[in-house]
This record gives sequence, C-alpha cells and structure tokens, in this order.
Amino acid sequence: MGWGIPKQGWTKGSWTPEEDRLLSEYVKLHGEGRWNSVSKSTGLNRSGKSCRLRWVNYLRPGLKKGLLTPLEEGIVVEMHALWGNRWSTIARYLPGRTDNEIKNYWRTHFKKKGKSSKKQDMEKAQTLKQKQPPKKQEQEPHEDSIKRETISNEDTSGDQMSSEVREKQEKFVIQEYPTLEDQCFSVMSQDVALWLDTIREDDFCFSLWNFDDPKGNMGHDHQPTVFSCGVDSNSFYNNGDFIF
DNA sequence: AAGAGCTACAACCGCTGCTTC
DNA sequence: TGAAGCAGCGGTTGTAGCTCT
Repeated sequence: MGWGIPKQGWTKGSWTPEEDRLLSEYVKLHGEGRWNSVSKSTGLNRSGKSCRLRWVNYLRPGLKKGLLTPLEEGIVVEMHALWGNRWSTIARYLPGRTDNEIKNYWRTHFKKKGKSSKKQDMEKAQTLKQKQPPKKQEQEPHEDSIKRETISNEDTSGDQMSSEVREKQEKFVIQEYPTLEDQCFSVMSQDVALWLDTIREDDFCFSLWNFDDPKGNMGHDHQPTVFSCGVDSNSFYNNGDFIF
C-alpha cells in the first residue's frame, strides 16, 4: 500500500531534533502533503506516513502541549458521547489538539474513570465549579437544563444517542434557538463543570448537542458546517471570535 | 535504595476512502 | 473501469519517567 516505496530499512522510533528540523524545513518550502517526497527531498530516512504523523502530532505550529484543561476535557467527553471514537472529528473542536492526543487522553483519563472513586470525581467537579465564572444561565433556570433533564431521562446507555433522542434535541434546538447565534451561545454557555458533575453521576449517559448543524444534519464528510468552536483555557470562541 | 507498577505520550500498523491514470 | 498510489483514521504498542512499596 502507499506511503512511498515500501523500502526496507525506514528509520523507526523516536525522531531526532535533526530529523524534526529537516521535516519542518520541507513543510515550510513545500507545504503539507506529498509526504512521500520528504525522504527524496530531504534525505530523511522516514516513510511518508511517519513524516505526516510527526508533523501533524508534534511539529505543526499552534499545537498545544500539556494536559487538557477542564473545559477541553468537558468538550472531549461530550464530543465522544456524540461521535464515539472518531478522534479526528473530536479534535476539530479543540484547536491545537490532535486526534492522537485526545485518543491518548481518553484512554488514560476516562477509561480508568470506571475504576476511580466517586469521591475523587466529586472533588474534581467541585474544583471545576469553583473555577467557573458565574454564567447568565445560573440566574434563572434555563431551557438548557430542561432539555438536559428531558434527554437524560432517555435511554442513552450506549455510546451513541438513539435517533429518537437526537430528533428530540433537534426539535428543541430549532424551537428554542431560532438563530444560529442563539444556538451557538446556548451550546457554549453551558456550565461545563456542573454538567461534568451531572454526567459522571449518570455514568457517562450524556445529553448532547450536534455542533455541526443545529438541524442535526451532518456536514459533508462529517466536517463542521455551521461554525467551528473550541475552548482556550477559560474561554470559548467561535470561528476565532471570542464569545465569553 | 531499588524494583515493580502505573501513567502519559510518541510512534507504528493495518485498514479504508479518495484520486489519478 | 479497475489498479495503484496517496492521505487519513483509529487501534495498538513501546517506552521514558514518575510513584509506590
């Protein structure tokens, strides 16, 4: 299969700083893509596949390093409940994070959650709450909580929501948030910490939004079609515009 | 102090879908 | 139209560093 001539003796294992430099220079000159040309152009003894992976997961500018923030974690949890193990799709909602990183994070942090004590989860949720600034929604019960309540009563024990539940959500979204702006704000302004608290108690039965399309349609090739969004430390942004 | 166990992360592998010829 | 190559994805493995006993 592809990725260049199946040459014996491709270098494997950890990348050296020199290899990183060569790859970075190649991408600067030629842009991303044509990964199989890297070895020819630079003399790097790495397969195109390996080069792509190294660039995407480690060298690409704008990548964030370190642990996911609580808000990012919240996004990951919700997106995973929505998309399942489609890590690349989930990664699109977290600028600066890679699918590999999210996948690893999920495995090490969430897979083990089943083993962790409830007390630890409660403590964490409490910590998160303290970090959150007060939100509009807390002043009066918002429809979001009603929606969450409604949907959490549904049988969503699997990783994926049933079509019936999704349909209910779609109707709710369209009814309560007639404009895209409203829909965006409604999604982004949920108190993630409170929500995390809730979902942990529900043993990962989540209520979810489809970020791609308020009408529930998947974008072409599952790409976000309406807006892209993400978290950065303690803020949300939408298409690069700060929301709150 | 040292070995065992655990965690986090980087990297590899195999598969699939798309594009090109 | 089918074969070959390319690009990307998700699962899995290897390993360095940290913690625990």
